Amino acid sequence: MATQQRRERERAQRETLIVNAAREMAEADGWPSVTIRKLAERIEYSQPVLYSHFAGRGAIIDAVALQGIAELTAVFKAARTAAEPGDELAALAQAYLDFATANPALFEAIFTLAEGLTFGVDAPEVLKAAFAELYAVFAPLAGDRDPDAFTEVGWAAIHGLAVLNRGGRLRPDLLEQRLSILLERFARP
Amino acid sequence: MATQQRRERERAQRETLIVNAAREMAEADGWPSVTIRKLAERIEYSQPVLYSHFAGRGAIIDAVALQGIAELTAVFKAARTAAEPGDELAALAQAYLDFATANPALFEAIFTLAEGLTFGVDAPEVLKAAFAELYAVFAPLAGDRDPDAFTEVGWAAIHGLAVLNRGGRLRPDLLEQRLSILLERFARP
DNA sequence: TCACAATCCTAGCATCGCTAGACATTCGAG
DNA sequence: CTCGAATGTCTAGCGATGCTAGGATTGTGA
Repeated sequence: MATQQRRERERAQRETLIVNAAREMAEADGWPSVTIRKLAERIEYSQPVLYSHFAGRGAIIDAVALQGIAELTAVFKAARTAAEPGDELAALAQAYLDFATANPALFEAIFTLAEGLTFGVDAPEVLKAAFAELYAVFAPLAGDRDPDAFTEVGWAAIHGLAVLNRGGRLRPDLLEQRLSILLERFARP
Repeated sequence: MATQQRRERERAQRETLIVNAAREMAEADGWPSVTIRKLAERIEYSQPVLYSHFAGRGAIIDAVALQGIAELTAVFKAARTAAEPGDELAALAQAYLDFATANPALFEAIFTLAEGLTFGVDAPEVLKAAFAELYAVFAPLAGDRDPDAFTEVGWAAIHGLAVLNRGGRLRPDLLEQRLSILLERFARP
């Protein structure tokens, strides 16, 4: 019947409703205040409904993280394609750091809270696409080194800056100098 | 009275007992399973005793983190002084990554769980000492760049590798190549 | 119309961090 | 030596958490 399809469509709608609500609540008041009860009240359903969509609170965070990774990938691509030739790395790094400061809760979900995401060979397509964007920027700069390893190191450098900066571990007045040093280290062979 | 001093000594002993127990439990079963109740049972006191030493669970984690930073500093110093001249960076990076994999819970406490630690100008002495160790390795390599900023970038690169590796985000078979690329990027002028 | 299936909610369990107030112990002044 | 006061510790409990069992309600298809 067509009713079946409508049901599935409504279910999918409600699922994104949950994910969006969780993300907004986290961005507003932090992840600890994203509780099942408040989330249920927000979407105007009872708590067990959430468990018919997700295995638990952790799975909801994972879903938010996955959505965030997709957005991050889009941001990467936009930065890379909009950059002047030779400035791709600068654009990528800037986009990465901006994303981290603009969406702290989302960033946290992706890199420290998500625990149900699998990596490696059988990772979801979204993850591979995100790394592919990094690869597109770093691989041309790798020279005779392994492009994958080179990408990972470059990624780690940017990510480290983002993480330490988010934790208040770095001097705010050196922000620009850090970025220029980073670029200078990885931009040329 | 001398009783007073004995009391303080016993209190200090019990405080380190708490911190050590928390750390061991976290390293054994992860931080979520370090609950006030289990911690109290472990040290054979009731729960309110813990609150006479620490403001709450978060403060206990902070104490563990602070102790971990002190250890990390010692590891840095040992690696640096034991290294052949010119190999200080390699020794530091190796020590950093080893520390992260050997003490995952401690590492987590330091860099993602601790929230009561203050940084910047009025940071505890332990934190400054830790950064000073990094500075001792990176500053000589800074050339004409700001040595502080250079140190922060180098630290971020190593830290990023540690964090992403801990989250299973990096290819295990590229571990050595990543390290050599990192060194090559920061070791020479 | 009616039996059945899918959907949803109420109510509750175990556990968490944390705290008030009672109890016990030790101290110091008279 | 005595006895109130101060200190230290514990029992019991509060509010809130993630999660789930079982009943009520709705909608479906014969």
